[in-house]
Amino acid sequence: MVAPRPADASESRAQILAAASRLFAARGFEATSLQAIADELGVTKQAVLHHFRSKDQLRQAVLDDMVAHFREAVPRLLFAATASEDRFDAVFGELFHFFAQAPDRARLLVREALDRPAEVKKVLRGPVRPWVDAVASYIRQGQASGRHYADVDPEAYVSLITLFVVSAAASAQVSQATMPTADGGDVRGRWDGELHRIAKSALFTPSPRATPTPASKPKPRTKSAKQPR
Amino acid sequence: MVAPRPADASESRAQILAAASRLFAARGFEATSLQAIADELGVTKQAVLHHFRSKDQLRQAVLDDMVAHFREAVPRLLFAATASEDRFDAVFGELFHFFAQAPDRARLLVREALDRPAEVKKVLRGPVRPWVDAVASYIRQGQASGRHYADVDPEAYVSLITLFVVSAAASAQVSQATMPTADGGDVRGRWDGELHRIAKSALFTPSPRATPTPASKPKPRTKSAKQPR
DNA sequence: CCTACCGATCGGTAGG
DNA sequence: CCTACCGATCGGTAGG
Repeated sequence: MVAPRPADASESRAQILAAASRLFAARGFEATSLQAIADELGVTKQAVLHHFRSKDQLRQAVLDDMVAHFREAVPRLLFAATASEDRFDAVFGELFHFFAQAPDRARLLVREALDRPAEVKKVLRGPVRPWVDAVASYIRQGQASGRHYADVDPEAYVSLITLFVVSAAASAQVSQATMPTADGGDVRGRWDGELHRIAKSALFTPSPRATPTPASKPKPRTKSAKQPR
Repeated sequence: MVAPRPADASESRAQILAAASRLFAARGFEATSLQAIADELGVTKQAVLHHFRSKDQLRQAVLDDMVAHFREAVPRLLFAATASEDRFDAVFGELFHFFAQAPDRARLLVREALDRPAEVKKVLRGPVRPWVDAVASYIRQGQASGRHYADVDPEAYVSLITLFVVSAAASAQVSQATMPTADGGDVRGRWDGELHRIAKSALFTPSPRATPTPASKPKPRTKSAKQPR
């Protein structure tokens, strides 16, 4: 697991950030020593401290890095809402994909929310509020046209669904253990499919017109969330 | 915050468990020293180690204690399902109440799920699987009578809603920060109400008969979850 | 970036 | 002999 020699300082920084993200997500901040991060990269503890003045500064950089990734992804997430034929499936799929394909992101976010709620609130306000507001305004349009339930609280709905996707990705291994496995079925697929179904059917009115009722529509599987970079 | 002299050994054990639960939930296991737990109670670290052979055994006792509380509560939760006029509101209210009135339980559970997924899976299988199975069978009855959507995956639905309630309780402070507060509204109430609405409207078909459609029914507020011991 | 270290504090155990 | 602890200190390791 030893990485090749870093060519320059920024590459070293990036490697340290990646290793720290992985270890903080898996074990937590307090349980991860600087030595463990250094060992992962085949360097010394002091090499890590050359790039980040303290362990706390490294923690902050890891959180900022994750938020930056989300900020980058927001335009793509919102583009999905405008371009796709089925807006809901596109946006939900992008959001789900963002955390499900990198569960460490979800775990890190949950850990930081528990350890440092004030800090996380501060860094989330920036990129998440615009995301919530944009999707909420789409929902209001849908409410005006009768496609969505009138009593949906748009901001609360988007915030909660985002929390659900993060939580499901972070704790998939444990939470799925509460489901029966004896029938040899695809637990992961049932889990993801039901999450998608809950989010959708809590939003869409079962209109007898164009949109098929959620109950009669086969649920799109996780595969549909995949896409090229 | 110093507790009175413990009268006997079991009382000391209970006080240590309570203090450790609080600190593990708030800061995490690694970030909590035995000294911090002892300080909280006004005793020495060695007094703590007299009652629990090691810090790891204390961790296990704290987790077992929380699971025991849930196991105790399950009959009441299931009784709510059989006795109440509105089964869903009663069961959801009891589940919500169990975690919302003691957010440390939720935080501890999430932390342990991240730190020790295998252990948590093991201790959850006991009391949570019966709970999931029992509620799932109620859902199947509702599906047979057309009250619930036919494409609900009962076990996945119950597992996910339980996860959502735990996650919402554990991270309420942070997650609610993604909602606007400028209008001076009751953010907590909107949040809890929308969580309840999502869970309900993803389950109930908008029947034109007895059950009112989710969209036309005023959402029961959090107050409804409260009840005497 | 490494070798060589520091003040402190960690979980756990000694005898009484 | 038991319980419920105490003051002191063990060998290692933390961040810096």
